[in-house]
Amino acid sequence: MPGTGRPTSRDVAQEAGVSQSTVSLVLGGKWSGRVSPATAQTVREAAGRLGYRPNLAARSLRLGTTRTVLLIVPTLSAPFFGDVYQGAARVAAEHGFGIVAYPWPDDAGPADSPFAAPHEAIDGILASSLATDVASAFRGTPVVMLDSDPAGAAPTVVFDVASGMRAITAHLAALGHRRIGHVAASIGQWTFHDRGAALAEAVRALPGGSYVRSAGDLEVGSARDAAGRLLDLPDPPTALVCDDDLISAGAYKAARARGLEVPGDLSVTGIDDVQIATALEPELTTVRLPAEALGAQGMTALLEVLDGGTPRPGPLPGELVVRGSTGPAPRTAP
Amino acid sequence: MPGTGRPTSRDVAQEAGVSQSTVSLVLGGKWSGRVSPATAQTVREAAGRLGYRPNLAARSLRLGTTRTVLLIVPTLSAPFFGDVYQGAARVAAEHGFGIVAYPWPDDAGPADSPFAAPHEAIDGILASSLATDVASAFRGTPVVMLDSDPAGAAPTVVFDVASGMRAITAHLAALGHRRIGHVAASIGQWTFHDRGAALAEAVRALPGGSYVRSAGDLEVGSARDAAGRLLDLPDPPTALVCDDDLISAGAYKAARARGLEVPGDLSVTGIDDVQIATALEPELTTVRLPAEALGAQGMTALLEVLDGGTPRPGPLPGELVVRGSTGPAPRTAP
DNA sequence: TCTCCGAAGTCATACGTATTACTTGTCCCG
DNA sequence: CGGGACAAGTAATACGTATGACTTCGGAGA
Repeated sequence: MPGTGRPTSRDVAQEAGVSQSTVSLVLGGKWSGRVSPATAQTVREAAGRLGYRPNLAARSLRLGTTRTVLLIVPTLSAPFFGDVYQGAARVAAEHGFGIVAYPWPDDAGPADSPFAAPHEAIDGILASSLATDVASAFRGTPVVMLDSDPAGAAPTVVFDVASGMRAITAHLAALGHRRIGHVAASIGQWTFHDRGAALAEAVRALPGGSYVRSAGDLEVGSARDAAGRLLDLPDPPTALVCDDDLISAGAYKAARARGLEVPGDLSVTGIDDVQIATALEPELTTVRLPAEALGAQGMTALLEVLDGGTPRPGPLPGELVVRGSTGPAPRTAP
Repeated sequence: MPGTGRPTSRDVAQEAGVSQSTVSLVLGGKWSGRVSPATAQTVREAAGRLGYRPNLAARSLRLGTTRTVLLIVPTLSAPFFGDVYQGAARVAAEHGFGIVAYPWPDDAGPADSPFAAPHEAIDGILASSLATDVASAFRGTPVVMLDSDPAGAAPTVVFDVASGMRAITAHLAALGHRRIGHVAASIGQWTFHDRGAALAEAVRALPGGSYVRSAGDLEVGSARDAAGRLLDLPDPPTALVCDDDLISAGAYKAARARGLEVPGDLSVTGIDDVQIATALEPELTTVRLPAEALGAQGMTALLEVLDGGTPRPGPLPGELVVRGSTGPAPRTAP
């Protein structure tokens, strides 16, 4: 049903007593030399009076561009991605771009029917943590990956998790910990795989350091069980490094269920530094991943791609935040 | 820059040896009577060969519709809204609609420039928890409000928080609690105001019931201080009802800082039942708000509005989830 | 044999915008 | 006083799609 009664640029033109082209010239901003200030003022007033807003579909059709970027996230249910969005949106706004978020769970892709999904009216994609499918499903659309395997074809912004893991290891080592357990996320994402590899390497580089590992889902109950398996070992670790703040919550539970105090009997660390880190008791020692910067860097890179460039963004360092969940290693094994 | 090389329906037509109209007729689905099965097959094959995807801008311009709905949420950093999204998306998909999420923080609106924000290419809006501004900023676009003041002009889907508060009160009363503290969110949103009013009424209806209240921001530290003010009263409450699960985390901290055990010395409840509720120790007794249903009902209502109707959705009841944070009231005041 | 009808397509057009090519009028300078 | 440069604005057009109006053609009924 075309013509919903919304005013068009032609209506504005009529109201202002000029031609449609003039309205477009005025409201377009550029072309300042081609229309007199007086006329421009008249047009702007007419537009305001009518409450004119340009039809985006028409503009997109004409320009072949939407100035909109799609941010694909695995879920909207994780606080982390709010910051990613903020960072991307900030940079985007500086360049007249907008961002819409699209949660893409692991299953169905949009490439099923010959008809497009509504989120295809975009110029580019920022894809967080979905390794390969995105690029192929949106073939032809520029993509920048966030915190994903940098070996892929698309430009990728990654966290320097390795340095974060080294920082955690150094912190724990300074407290006297040598036997360190890793509670991993069993998701097959690059970023988690990388965390595990970096931690194992850092711990083994430690004099007398030993590394044990157990994996669970990214969910409190499963994380509790995974942590419990480490604590039930004959020679249990004195510190648990968790792949994610939420996993740490599970580690706390496993510890308390066995009568262990955190951090007196067991030190625990997380990664991310989201809200839950300060909601826990004791508050969590963790590595703060700069999610806002991830979004911002990603958007910057995407703008570069849209300009025809091939950016090679550097890794973003994490920052160790020491709170109450880490303490000196106990003298005797519990 | 029009013509990015993407195939158009005209290209498909040429490839298939038919006219552009025929391509449109075939791919449109309806009009089955107007084209022979053989031709339709040819067209579909050509489209597949070329990887044709319709230009959404052109379609929107032609149809005056985008089949896309904007979901406005206060933040992407709160897990609650992920479920809202899922519910809305499920119903939307059944009707060929798509949904994009747009986090709208409290400040800047999109109505600044005469030029539209990219998220205006939509047919309707689901707005969560932003009372008035949305409707005015998007004047002319159908809006359905979620969990907001039902006194507004737009159709509104609300939670029945009153019944949830009554359930909490009954639960606490059965455990012997009479003096009940309310740790409120100081945000001026309808839903929180309503929670407070409902709780106060329920508690005062209790024989011997007394209600005290303190407010803080929706943030752990502030919530801890607010809860602390109640615990430091001469005659402190034996149970704290929190406006939100996150606030409960603050209440835990305030209690432990004063040497109080949860639930031995103090019972605590939340509202929402998000992830943090089970991450806390003890796990939180709370009222589960059906966020998925909120999104689904909202989308259903919005579809009705788009059809010219004026839906009057009923309130969605919450469900009391009893976990470990509530217990019998202590005999003597701590 | 002539007419009429349905099937199978094609033609033409409009949606609202941005921009290029053109027109008109004014002023300045030789 | 003539002409050209420039300012200020207008006319025309294309972007890609969906669809109502039209065309063509083979066959069936009179």
